[in-house]
Amino acid sequence: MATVSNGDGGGRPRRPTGADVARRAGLSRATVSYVLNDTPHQAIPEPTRQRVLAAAAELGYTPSAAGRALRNGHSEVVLLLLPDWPIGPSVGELLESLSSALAELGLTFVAHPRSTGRPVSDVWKAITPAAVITFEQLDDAETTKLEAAGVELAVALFGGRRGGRALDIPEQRTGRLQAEHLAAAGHRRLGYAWPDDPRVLTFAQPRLEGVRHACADFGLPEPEVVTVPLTPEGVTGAVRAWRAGEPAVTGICAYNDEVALALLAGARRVGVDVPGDLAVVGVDDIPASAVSLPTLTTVRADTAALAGHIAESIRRKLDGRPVSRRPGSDIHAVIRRESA
Amino acid sequence: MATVSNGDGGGRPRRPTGADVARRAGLSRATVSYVLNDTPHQAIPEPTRQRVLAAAAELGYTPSAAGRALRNGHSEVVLLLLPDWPIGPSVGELLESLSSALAELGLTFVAHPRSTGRPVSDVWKAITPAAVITFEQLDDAETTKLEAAGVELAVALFGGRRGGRALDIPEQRTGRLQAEHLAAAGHRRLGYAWPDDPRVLTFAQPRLEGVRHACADFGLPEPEVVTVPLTPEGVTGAVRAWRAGEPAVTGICAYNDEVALALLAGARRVGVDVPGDLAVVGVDDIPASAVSLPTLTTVRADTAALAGHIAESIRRKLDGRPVSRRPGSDIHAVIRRESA
DNA sequence: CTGTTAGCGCTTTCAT
DNA sequence: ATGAAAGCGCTAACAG
Repeated sequence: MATVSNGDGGGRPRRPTGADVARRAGLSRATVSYVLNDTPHQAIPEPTRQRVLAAAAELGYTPSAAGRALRNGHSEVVLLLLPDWPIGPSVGELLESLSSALAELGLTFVAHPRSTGRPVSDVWKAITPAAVITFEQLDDAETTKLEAAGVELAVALFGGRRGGRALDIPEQRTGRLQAEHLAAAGHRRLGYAWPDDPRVLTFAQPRLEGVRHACADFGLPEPEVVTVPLTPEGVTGAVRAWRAGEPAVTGICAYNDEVALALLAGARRVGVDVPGDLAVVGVDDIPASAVSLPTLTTVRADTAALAGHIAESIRRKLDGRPVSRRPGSDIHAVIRRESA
Repeated sequence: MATVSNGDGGGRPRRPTGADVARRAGLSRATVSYVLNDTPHQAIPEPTRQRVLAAAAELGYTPSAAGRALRNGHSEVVLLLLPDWPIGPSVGELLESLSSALAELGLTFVAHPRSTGRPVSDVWKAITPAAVITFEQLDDAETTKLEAAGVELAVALFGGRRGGRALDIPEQRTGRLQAEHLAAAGHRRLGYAWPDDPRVLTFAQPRLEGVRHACADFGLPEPEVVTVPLTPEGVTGAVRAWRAGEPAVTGICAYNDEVALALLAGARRVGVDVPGDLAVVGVDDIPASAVSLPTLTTVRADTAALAGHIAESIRRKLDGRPVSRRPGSDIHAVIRRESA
């Protein structure tokens, strides 16, 4: 009966498999599998359970992801497709929170930056994730291809235009909070600093919408929207445009902190005082906003809460449980600093 | 002979497998595999090759990553472990470049943000990547665990202290270029703006070292190192400290653009003119540096070249080919703007 | 040159 | 309550 030795005798010690655990516990692979997965509708007496658990622990057993993926048709990985616009600290923070939140629920989080060259579909073929997260909605065509590739679930974080496939993070709130803050401070004529990058349209649009609604609610005129190219000339031009208004714009809601900080520099270049002549509110609360001159008033999202909601939604959908659609509305808050 | 139908008859159409291709081409699975993988030392006559390729194309066959991973012991994925400090635009850019460069070589790139909660080892167990990239060197303990888990290769980008396992991106160069630029502009007394975050030590150290060496080469005294907390008080304190020197420091090499931009604000707060009284040079060339007041002179890395080098190194190591250790030295360059 | 075949580690009927 | 065994899709050693 010269069967294969366990690696102790010869080559480098193999990683223990489910079969090893079964052998050690004096049980079958099936039983081991049942125990380790808490398979529903399988009654396992406590002593047996313990035997398996002990054997697994002693051997340092960890299930093979590849084996599982092959069997189940997908891995335990959640894949986030990064947007094609340059990512900054706020996205970085979101990634970190998502990673933690999903880990909590037994899912491994990874992010993939869209690579010029290969099509995205290659990515999920190489990962076969349980779920794919995108910032913006995927084409219907791509979505079906995704499902055909074995991916159970595709979620878009923002821009829940059509169907119901988006998580619908409330971006409008940020715009509304900016405008409310300025209105409460007595500003009667607001400007919106629109980003000079078509790729972020999906975010800019709802934020501006939020500002619009808030203006309406406060009886203020429509916000003066100006596109702000991120160059010295671009920002000074924008500031001049607002100042030239009749009456002049005195409060700016910026698309995000990056734009807002640029405006701060631009204002100074043309001799406009912030917040004296012009108040500025950003979005994101990136680290730089706490050390600028003046420091930047901004709207911050509770990334951890957001990530928790996303992770939970994904878990539930994967388990076929119902999902509560919208995250709580209190995840955004104004950070009051010097600029407004 | 009522064998299983191909899905055409019943449920949703299965993804085609290698067996399907073989059947369609009237060949065996083995031959298909040989053709599709260009297996070395397997002579395949052209007509056969074409038959296989045609069948695969018609069926829209794509290999199952899970099957392959199970068989090979690892996937075709390269996993980057993100550092635990907050990531900004420069890391974002690197990710994008890496993704493209690796895709070019047939590898799928993903990044994992260290999650509080689960240990990192869970990540590569869930992915079984072909290679793992880290920013800083991994413990020897973790490296062996990695290899035990089936990962062929671990590469650290920076801080090639011990052994030889690091790619050794030349961070010293950035510091050297900063200092050279300032020295060439006539500054005789330099300061170094040290980051107030212990987690980035691995980067700050070599950069400062580069500044030191450059100072020595130019016959300048040692740079005046001041830690710069990213708060309004922190930055004003730092600026005051340099100005109080005897003789006063007139040129600052900042750890990165984030610190440099903060210093710009700090200088203005205490009435110090940049670059008149104090010149500042950053590192990274983040977008904000092009719109600050003054705009920031900084050292930029050619991320694409860097990523190309890294990708190539990984490919070679995975293939067992020799690796040229250091990237070209011309990947860093000073971007001259208003601040120095 | 091409085909047969044995697994990689896992889950899950179906029997017992 | 537990076990035997099939099979997910792929590669490579071995025959022919």
